[in-house]
Amino acid sequence: MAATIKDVARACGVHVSTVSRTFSAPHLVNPATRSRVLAAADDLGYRPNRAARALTTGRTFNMGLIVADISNPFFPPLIKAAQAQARGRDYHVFVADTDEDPRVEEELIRTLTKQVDGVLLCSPRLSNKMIERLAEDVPFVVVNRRIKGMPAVLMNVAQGARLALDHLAGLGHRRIALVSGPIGSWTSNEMQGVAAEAAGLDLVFFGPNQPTESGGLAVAPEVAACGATAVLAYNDLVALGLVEGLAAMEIGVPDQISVIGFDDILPGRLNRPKLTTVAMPAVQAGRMAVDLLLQSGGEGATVTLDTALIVRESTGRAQT
Amino acid sequence: MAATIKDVARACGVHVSTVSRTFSAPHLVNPATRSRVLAAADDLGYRPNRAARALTTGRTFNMGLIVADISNPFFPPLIKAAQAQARGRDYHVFVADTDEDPRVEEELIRTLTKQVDGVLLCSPRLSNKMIERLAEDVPFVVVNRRIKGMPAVLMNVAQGARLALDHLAGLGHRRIALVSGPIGSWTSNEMQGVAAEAAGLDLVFFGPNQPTESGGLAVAPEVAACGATAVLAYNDLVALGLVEGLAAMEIGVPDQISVIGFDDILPGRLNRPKLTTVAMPAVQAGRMAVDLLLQSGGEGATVTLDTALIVRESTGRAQT
DNA sequence: GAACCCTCGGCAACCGGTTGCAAGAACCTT
DNA sequence: AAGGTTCTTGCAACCGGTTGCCGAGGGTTC
Repeated sequence: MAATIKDVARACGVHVSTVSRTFSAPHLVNPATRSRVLAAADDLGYRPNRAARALTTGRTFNMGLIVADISNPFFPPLIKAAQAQARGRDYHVFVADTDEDPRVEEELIRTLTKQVDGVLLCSPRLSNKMIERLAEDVPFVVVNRRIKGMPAVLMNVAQGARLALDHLAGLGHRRIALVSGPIGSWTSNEMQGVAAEAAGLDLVFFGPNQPTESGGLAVAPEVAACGATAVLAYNDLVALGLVEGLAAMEIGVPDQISVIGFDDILPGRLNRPKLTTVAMPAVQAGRMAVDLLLQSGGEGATVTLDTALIVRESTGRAQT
Repeated sequence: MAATIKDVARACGVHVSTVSRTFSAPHLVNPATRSRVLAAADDLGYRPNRAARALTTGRTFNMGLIVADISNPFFPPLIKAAQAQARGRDYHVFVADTDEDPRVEEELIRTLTKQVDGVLLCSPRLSNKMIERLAEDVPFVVVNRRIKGMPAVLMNVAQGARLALDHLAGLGHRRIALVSGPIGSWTSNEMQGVAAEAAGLDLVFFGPNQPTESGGLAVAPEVAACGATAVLAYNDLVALGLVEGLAAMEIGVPDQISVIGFDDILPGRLNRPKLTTVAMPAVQAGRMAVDLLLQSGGEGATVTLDTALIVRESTGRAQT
């Protein structure tokens, strides 16, 4: 039904190769011929079939974007930004959700491999070894994880965690709960790394946890019981869950316990109390990941984006 | 680099067509041969190239999913569900965001046409005429809009709006503000349609508005000034914006004004006051849209999903 | 006016599969 | 034992483009 290169060729009496060149190597065809071809193509509504083109060129102009959980509010802005940036470069994006399951992640990458020029892996749950293995078949850019020799977009979680801890220390908090995320999460490790060096603070670790509101809800009792006056949560969802869980136990935030999240997602901004959080540059990360994928000659360039502490209403002076 | 059908054929001494059939028509090949082929394929890590296959079969096993704004919290659950359902059917999903711009939407559909078997259009902003025209080139399933003869997944907005108005009426509200969404939004029209028939109520319309928090924030003053004691908002984001805008004017929700949203998104659930809302079955819609696209022989089956009023904390008795 | 160089467009092979056709083998029938 | 089935497999064309190679034609140069 749709017009092919042959139809165009026939319509203006030239060989298909001339039509092909009109689009992929315009300088090789006579301006007069070219405009005839263009006119015919336009007339027939011809659009080159990208899949067919990919067959010979090896470039699909597609990319994959794999995230652990699309409905985690952290990802949509990143997805949106990546997708927009890709479109600007004439690329289309397959978006897939792994449900936080490494096996799904692997299978997804495998089936995607042939039809994309590269894959953006956001907060992957696969092991480094597996990722390195898969990288032999398709270029990756990893977001939120450091893997040696692999292009990555990192957010400076350590810096953010430090800012958060400093902020809490400045408010007089000494005993602070650290509510981590899922096993294998790079972000979680970074946070713990910073925490381990934090001098003069008394840190209590809780984890692993689901990186969701219910994860926060679930640990709230333990956190309340441990005697901490402040919590640094894996992300805003967990933080919101904590706030809710604490509220259910009649523990006020920030009056009795201060809570800091990570990400700066919309629900945190709208919440009462508005959540103090370490803002992650998700939009920038999405754009950057696309750029890295497309420009990288395969080199493992790593970009680290700054984070920022946004003090809102969920943190206050330590209760004495 | 990656193994092709030829490599497999060579590896086990059969013709490529036999390998091809082993995968696409297993009953046509001798069980003994088949297992040899499968062994060799497995050994070489062979995976059929879907793009190449699509060239002859005409089926790409890809679909497009076009939404107005990925970062609107209404969409991620829908996207996630659609994507999961598609994966279960061995389909991959291109997700694209139009930034609420009809021209982007059109261009996106055009470039996607050749590489997908169908497109899911969520809350499209294009005109009916244009959608019908584009439908000649690629099958559509439209979500949240009724277009004659085209498969659609609708959510029963009218029913939801009625429930919401009844609820408000039951609480003694008489003068109610209706804060609509963008021009051309089917949902908005449905709401207004219901409102128009609402007997005994005094309705004030505001619109069009951005379907976002800032849209709600922006109309808050007008709404406050119009004397309504309750608001029915286009969606939860607008409702949240309204609540915030009203709060800035020291107007309490629900004490002075009741607010109802649409969608039932996460931020609404986490908000204080927790938002009363008409829940939209986004997850179900995502799944259903995929099913409709894949099973439809092109017929315009239409599915209407029920909505439900979820009464939480943002509505209360009318102030007298 | 012959030798030379460019530009332009056709030819055909190829990318990785799929599929209609036909031929050979094995198995039945009668 | 001849003729007919049913299976299984190979052959080759085709899907929609891309691209290296070659030759025709026009323009230059000496």
